[in-house]
Amino acid sequence: MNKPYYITTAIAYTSRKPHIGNSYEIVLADALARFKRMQGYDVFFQTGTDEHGQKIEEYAAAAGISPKEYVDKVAGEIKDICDCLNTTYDKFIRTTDKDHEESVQKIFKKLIDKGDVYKSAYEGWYCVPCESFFTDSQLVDGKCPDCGREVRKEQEEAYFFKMSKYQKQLEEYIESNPDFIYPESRKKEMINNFIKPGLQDLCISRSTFKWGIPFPGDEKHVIYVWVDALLNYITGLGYDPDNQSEMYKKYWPADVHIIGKDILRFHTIYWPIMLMALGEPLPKQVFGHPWLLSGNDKMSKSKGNVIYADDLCNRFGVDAIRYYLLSEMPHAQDGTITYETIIERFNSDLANTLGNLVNRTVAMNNKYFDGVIQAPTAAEEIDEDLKATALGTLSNVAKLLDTYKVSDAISLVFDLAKRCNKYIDETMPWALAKDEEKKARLGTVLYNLLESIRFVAVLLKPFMPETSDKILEQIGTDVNTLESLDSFGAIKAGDKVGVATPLFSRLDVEKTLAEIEASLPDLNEEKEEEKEIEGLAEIVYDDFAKVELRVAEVTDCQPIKRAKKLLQLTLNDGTKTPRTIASGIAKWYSPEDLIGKKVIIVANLAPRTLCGVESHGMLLAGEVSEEDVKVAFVEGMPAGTQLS
RNA sequence: CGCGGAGUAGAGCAGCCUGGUAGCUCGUCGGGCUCAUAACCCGGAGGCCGUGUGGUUCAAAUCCCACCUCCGCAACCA
Repeated sequence: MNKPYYITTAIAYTSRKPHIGNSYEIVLADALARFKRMQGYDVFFQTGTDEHGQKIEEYAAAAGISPKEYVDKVAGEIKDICDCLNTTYDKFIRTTDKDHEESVQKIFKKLIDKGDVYKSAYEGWYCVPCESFFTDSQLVDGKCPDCGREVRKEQEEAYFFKMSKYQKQLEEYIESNPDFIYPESRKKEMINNFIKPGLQDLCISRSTFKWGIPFPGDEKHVIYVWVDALLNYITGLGYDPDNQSEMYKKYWPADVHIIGKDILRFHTIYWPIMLMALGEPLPKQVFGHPWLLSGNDKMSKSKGNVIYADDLCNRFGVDAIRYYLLSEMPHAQDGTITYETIIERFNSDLANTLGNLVNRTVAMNNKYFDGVIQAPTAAEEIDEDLKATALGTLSNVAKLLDTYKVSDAISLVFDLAKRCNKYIDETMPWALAKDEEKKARLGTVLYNLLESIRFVAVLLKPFMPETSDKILEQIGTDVNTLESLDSFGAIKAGDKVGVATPLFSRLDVEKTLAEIEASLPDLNEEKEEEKEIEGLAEIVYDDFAKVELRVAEVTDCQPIKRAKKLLQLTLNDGTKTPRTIASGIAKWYSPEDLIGKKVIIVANLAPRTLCGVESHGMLLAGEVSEEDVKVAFVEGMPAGTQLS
C-alpha cells in the first residue's frame, strides 16, 4: 500500500484569464506532485476554479451575460492553460459544481447546529443617509465618520462565525507544528498581524448580491465566497459531514496547500478554524510561494506587461517555460520574468548545456559504433567521479524538494549535465576513436555518458516531462524510475541509440525579441476598451450640482506618521479658516512640490478621519496609470473660486 | 518607534542559523578542443559583502547596536 499524498493549489478566481504569474503555482505544484508519484506516493493533486462572488456578478453584468455563462468561459480558459502547461492534476474542481455546492450547504448546516454560527447578532451603528454600518471604533465622536450625523444602533441581518472561540486552539496548533506556515517569515506576519491582536468573528454571509451558494435556511443570503472556496479542499474529496467518503478518509488531511503569499491569511487562520469547528484534522502544511513579476512590476493589463502562459508555450515550448518558471523563481523572494531572460536561459541552459550534451553523445555513438551501445569493459579511475556525481544527485534533489527549493533542485540536475560535458573533455572520445586499440575504452566512455544522461533525464521528469521522454528515446532506453538511479548501469549494451535530434534549437536573441514585439500590437486597443468599461453610469445635472468644487491654495503640507501613502495638506480655500485634507499622494509628491500651488478640491465632502487626521474634502488628481498619479493644478484663479 | 524581509563583482542569486582568508549562473577577456546546436572544457579580470575608520572577538558578509534605501503584511488613497 502506497502512502497517500494530497497536494492542492489555490483555486483560481474566474474573473479573467490568468497570466503567467498566476500560472506559476500550478506548475510548481505539478512538479512536486510528479516527483512524489515517482517516489511511490499515491498522489492526489487538485486544482480548480473559484467562481462565486460579487465581483463576478458585476463582471458578468458588464459583459451582458449571466454569471454562469461568464464563469464557464473563464473556467475554460483557466483549464486550457493548466493543460497547455502539461500539468497532471487529478481533479479540477469548480465551486459551481453541484456536489460542491451541496456539500458546502451541508457543512454549513453542521456548523450552525454546532452553535458556531450566529445570525444578526452583529450590532452596528447605522447611519441612515449613508446607508452604512460602523463599529464602535470607527465612529468619530460617537457620530457617523462619513457625514458626522447621528447614528443609531441597528442590526443588519448577517451570519457570523465564532472565530474567536478557536483562537487558543489555533495558536497551539501553530506552536506545536512549526512547519505549518511556511516559509517562516510569513508565519511571523500572520501571528503578529492577526492572531496576536485577537481574532474577530468572521462575517460569512452576504445579502447585497445573489451570485453565491444560498445560505441554508435563509434565502436572502449567500455564503461568503472565501468560505465557499476554502471548502473545495475537502469537498473535492467528496467530504460529507455525516458520512465520510473513502477518498476523504484516504487523503485528508492534505500534505500541503500550495498558495500565493497574498492569501496566507485565509489558509492559515480561517481555514484551520473552520476545520476545527468541523472536528476535522488540519492540513499539514501551507506553503506561501512568492510572486513572479514582469520586469520589476506586478503584471497588470494597464501597464501592458501581461504575459500569458499559452503564448509563451506556443513560442518556446512547454518544457522551456516550465523550466524557466521552476528554475528562475527564488525560494522565498519574488522572481521576475522578461523575454530577454527567457531566451537567455533557453540558450545557455537548455540548448547549450543540456541539448548539446545529448546531441553530441548520441551523435558519437552513432558515428563510432553505428548506434550500438557498447558494454563498459574498460573502466578507468577518471570515471569514478562522474558516476559518484550521478549516483549522489537524487538524494540531494529529494532533500531540496522537501522544502520546496525547486530551483536549487533543478540546478543540481544541470550540474550533473555539466559534469558530463566536462567528462567528454577529460576523456576526449574523438581522440580514442582514432586508435583502433582504444575501441573498448571509447565504448566505455560513451556508455558512461549515456547512462549519466539517463540519470539526467529521469531526474528531469518532474520538471520537463516531454524533454525527459525525448532524451530517453534518443539514448535508447525506457528505464525511467527513481529506483533505477540506485545503481549505475541500467542502460543495456547491445541496444541502439536513436537519431541525434536537437532538443532545443538556439534562439537568435534579437530576432526572437523582434518577433515578440511584432506579435503584441493590440496593447493600446485593449487599454481603450478597458477604460470604456470602467466608466461610471450617467448622472443628471442635479447630481453634478451637489458637488462643490473650489480652488484652494496649499499653504502647508506634511507627511502623516503611520501612513505611507498619505500627505496632510493645509489649504486656503478662500474662507478664513484653514482646511485640512489628507490625500493619498505621498508616493508621487513630496510636500515641497505642493506648497504654494493651487489645486481643485471637493469642498462639501463629508469629513473622514484617516490615520488620525481628520480630512475635510479631497483634492482632484488623475490616475494616469496604476503607477502614476498627477494632481490637477490650476493657475489664474484665486483661492476660493467655485467651479461649475 | 506597528510587524516582517532584503541590500554580496555589470546583471541575477547563494553563503549568514552552527564566525576563520568571498562563491554560483549569465555577461566580459584570454586559452584549449573539434564529437556537438559558433556548442563544450580551462583560466583571467571584476566585490573594502548598504552605511557607521560602531560594539563583541585572536578573527565578522556571518553575532550585537544605530542609521539609510527598497519590498511585503497591516493601516490606508474620500
